[in-house]
Formats: sequence, structure tokens, C-alpha cells
Amino acid sequence: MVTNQQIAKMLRRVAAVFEIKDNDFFRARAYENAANAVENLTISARDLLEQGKLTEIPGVGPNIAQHLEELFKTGKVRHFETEERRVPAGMFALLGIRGVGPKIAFKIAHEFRLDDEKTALSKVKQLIVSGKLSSLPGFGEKLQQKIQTSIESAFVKEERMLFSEALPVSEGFLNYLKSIPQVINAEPLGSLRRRVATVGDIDLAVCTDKAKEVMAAVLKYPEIHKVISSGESLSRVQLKSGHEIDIKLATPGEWGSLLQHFTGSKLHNIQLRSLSLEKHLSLSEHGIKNQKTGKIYQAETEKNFYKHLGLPYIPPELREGEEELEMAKKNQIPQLVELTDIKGDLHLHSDFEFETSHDLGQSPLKDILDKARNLGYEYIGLSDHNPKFQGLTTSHKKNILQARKNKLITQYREYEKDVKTRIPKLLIGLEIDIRKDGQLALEEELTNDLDYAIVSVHSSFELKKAENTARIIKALSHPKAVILGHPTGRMLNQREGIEADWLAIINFCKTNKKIMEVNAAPARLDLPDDLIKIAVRNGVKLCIDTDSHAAAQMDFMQFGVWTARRGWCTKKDISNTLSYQDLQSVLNLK
DNA sequence: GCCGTTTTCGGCCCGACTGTTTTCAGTCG
Repeated sequence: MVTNQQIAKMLRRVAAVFEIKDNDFFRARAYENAANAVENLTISARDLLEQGKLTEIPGVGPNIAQHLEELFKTGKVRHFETEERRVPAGMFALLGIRGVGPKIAFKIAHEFRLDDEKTALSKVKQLIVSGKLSSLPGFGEKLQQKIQTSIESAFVKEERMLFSEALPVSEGFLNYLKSIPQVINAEPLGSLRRRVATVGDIDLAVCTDKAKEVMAAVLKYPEIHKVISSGESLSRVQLKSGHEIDIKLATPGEWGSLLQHFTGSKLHNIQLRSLSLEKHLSLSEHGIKNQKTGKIYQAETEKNFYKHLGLPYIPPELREGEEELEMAKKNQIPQLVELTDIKGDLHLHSDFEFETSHDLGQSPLKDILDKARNLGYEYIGLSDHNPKFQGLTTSHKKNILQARKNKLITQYREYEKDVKTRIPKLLIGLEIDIRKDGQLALEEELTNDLDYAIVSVHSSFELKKAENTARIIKALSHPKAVILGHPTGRMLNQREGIEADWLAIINFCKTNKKIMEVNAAPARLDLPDDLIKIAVRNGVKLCIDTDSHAAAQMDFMQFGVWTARRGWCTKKDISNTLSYQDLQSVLNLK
């Protein structure tokens, strides 16, 4: 299976060829744009192909779409192969080095006939050590050093890090930055600020009118391992944790422009620029320039920046270069859901010990209730995994489930006695496996005592698309099954989501009033944002749950809310923003 | 190669930093 990341890589290789051999920067850029767009998709390009929507990816036109179709059919693209043969293959290995682009890579590979991608890096190292590389004009000491270090460290950063990994790193640095007296403000930029599920680079912006002093202070952050580059307005450092971070300075006058510019996304900015050109305005991180008068409008806030272009404020989560500008022009940017709208968490695992259960929670009900009160929740729903009941009779199973319910109710009563106020209501549910054939891993009569069931795929991820679609719809057809848990089953950077006809599932959920979960566990964030968007557009209700296996994890709710916002969710799209009263009818309890 | 509310032809973002240059090219975001 070809991943989006691999497609992006292929497109970039071809782009490099066009740049080197044809000097065709525009064609190269077109390929790079397509690469970026594909890479940033959260749905697989293959799914889009099957829906006939490849060309709906901004930057993917009929030509590239056709190449991708060939790729999925035959596993290769003849056109790409032909183009790549025009340069020595070793060039592509060199492109992976930071600071080495097509020009340098080709120069080396061409001059020294590096025809084997696999051995190219070690050959280049020999060339440096033997002093042969310095014979090429333009290859001074520092550039060689940079290349050598890069080859030796073999630091291949193929994967983007999880948002949840980047967040604490950035927050630590931001707290330090805000403690510098001359710093007026500090914010994250890029994919981090747009709350993308995975983050490429960590970029931070600092607002000050004392650039020199502040940059000097920035470089004294104790967590810095080494300074990679530093200038008046931009520095790049590597932290002891290994993370590379860019810090950009802005004056208060250009703060809004800089935030906007570097928050991106690239596609959003490209579209914003072409829109501005119609008004004879050109955009940069320093402000908005009137091309007729040459005057530069300085935007102190992002709100003013967008306002100057005649647009309402667009939240960073929506800035993906999709339909946000069209909506903004019509003043139809929705009021997105916020963490404070959330009134409860319906996917929580307690420490109730089934005789044989998988993935037991660690916290007792008391801790979960404490945490829920702390979060201001009106209700919580316990949804432990269905136990593995092999070899037990139905009545035996029933007794065990009854024992759990009794215990939870008893504990809840005790809690009520101890704590008098603001006690969240308790719903007793279960998270039930969807078997390969769509049967639930629990007999129907045993579900009667549950308030609700979350049904989830936990096995047989590799089934064919039609089989997965059928099993999910069959499982959801059960009257107690109101929530589809972590629908795609993806684990970020570990496992792709299952293949399924999501539009069919979404339509089923809409028709049958089933709720799709936005699982807030940072490694899941599932539904993914793009499917959320489709679900919401089709009128499906969602609920944001943490899937906590310990009370402290209930704080993950924020990750789910950010993901939902990226999927254009408003408060009304999210079932657990409802009051307990209204939620009961959604869960068919009344 | 992509794109389109002036365009289906003729555009395509642009500024900061580094290194090897004595005035600029390459890379990055």
C-alpha cells in the first residue's frame, strides 16, 4: 500500500528533476505543491481516487492525478521513472540532507557519477574525507562539514511527530520566552498552531521592539543543545531533547502579519495572496502592501490582518486552503466548538476487574468523578471493554456484568455521601468489540442492562473495504450501539486506519441517528479531521471522548476538541455538549 | 503542471539566512 508520505516523496523527486534538467521552476513548484497537498491529507489518496476526487486535492490536476492512478494500479509510474533516469540516482539520496537542495545534490552526483542511491551517501563521505569534494567550485569547508555531519549522524527525520509530543516542547520554550522582560507576546506557528494531528517543525514567534536583547536572551534558554543558525529576526536551535526549533522575532506593528504568514498553511496563504492581488495588495510577514501607492499596512493583530483584506477572522484550525476563504468571503465562518462547551466524557475505562478483560483502566470511579468535577462535567459514561468471556455460560456472564453495575452504583452512592455538590451523573456503558463478521462480542440480551454501548473495531484491521464497511454497519445496527468508537482505528505513525466506505457509514449513521466518536487520545485523533468534516457536512452527530484508561488522561479532551475544530465542528455537532437531559434522549434512554 | 468572478493563456510568493561570493546563489519555510 502506497502511503501519502511516499507519494509526496515521489513527487518531490520528479520536481527536483524538472528544476535541474529543465530549469522549469514552475513545473517543479507544481509538483511540490501537489506533494505538500498530498502529504497533508489525512485521508489516503487512494480513497480519494476511488471516489474520483483526486483532482479535488488543490494542486493536483488531471496530469498528476493520472500518474497517481497508474501508481495505484501498477505500483509504479512510468513517466516518473523516465524523468528520474535523466539524473544520476545518487542525487536523490543527497536531497535528504538539510541544506542540500537539487542544485548541490545534482552537482555532486553528476560530477562524481553517483549512480547508486544506496551507496551515494557513503561515497560522498569518502569524497569529503579524501578532499576530492573541495575541488568542486562552491564547496567550502563549512558546506562539506555540514554534509559530513549529516551523513554521519544518519539523522533521518522521516516521520512527523505527534502533536502531543510537540505541544509540551513548545510550551516549555514559550514559557521561557514570555519570562524575558522585553517580550510582549509569544505564540506557536505553523502546523502546531493549526493543531494538526502530526507536526513537522516547531516554529515559535516572539513579539518585541527590542530585537537584539531579546534574541540574545532567547539563545540562553537552558534547554538549548546547540544553535544551528542565528540572525536578527530568526534563529534556529536544537534542544537537548533533539527537537529543532525556529524562533522568529516580530515588532508589535507586524505581529499580526507575522503570525498569519507563518501559521499558514502554505495553501491557505497562496489562496489568500491571489485573492489579495485582485485588490492590488501583496502580502508578507511584514504587512500588507498596496501595490499602487507602495504603502504598507501594518497589522498588529491577525484579526486586523484579515479585516484589511475584507475578511472575518479565520481560526488557525481552518486554514488549510480548502473552502475557508470562500466561506469567509460570504461571512460564513462557523463558531467552532470549544473545550468549555464539553459537558461530559462518554468513553472512560474504570479499574473494574473483570476476570479476563483486556486493557483495564487504572483509576477507581472515585478518581474519575473527582477529575470530572474538576473539569466541570455534568456527566460521565463508563465504557469498560467487554470482557473476554470464553467458555462461560450466558447467565454466568450476566452475573459478572451485573456485579460490575452494582459495584459502580454502590461506589457512586458512597461518593454522593462524601461529596455533596456538583456530582456528575453516571452512565454505565460498555465498549464492545466489533467482530470480523460484524457480530458484537457480547450477546444481545446482555446488552439490555447497559445505558449505551460504544462499538469499536479492535481486530482484523486488514479486511477488505467492503467487509469492513459491512461489519461496521452491521454492528451499528444493534439498538444499544449508539456510538462508533475510534472509527478508523488508526494509530498515528504506527498503523493506518482500516479501509472502509466512509461515506456509506456516514450515511448510515445519519439515517439511524448513530454517533461517530472523535477519539481524543493523542495517538488516535480518530475520526481524522477530514472525515469529521464530511460527517458534519452530512449531518452526523459526533461525540468527543478521551478513551481514558486513567483519570489524568481525561485532560486529553482538548486534543479531541482541536481535532473537531479542524473538522469544522460547531457546538451543535457534538453530542457531549448537550445537557444531561438532552443527552439522555440522544442515547435512547428516555 | 496547475489554475481561473478581468484570464482556457499566461501567469505562478517572497524574505531571511548561510556560505563562498567580493555582489550573489542556494535553500528553506
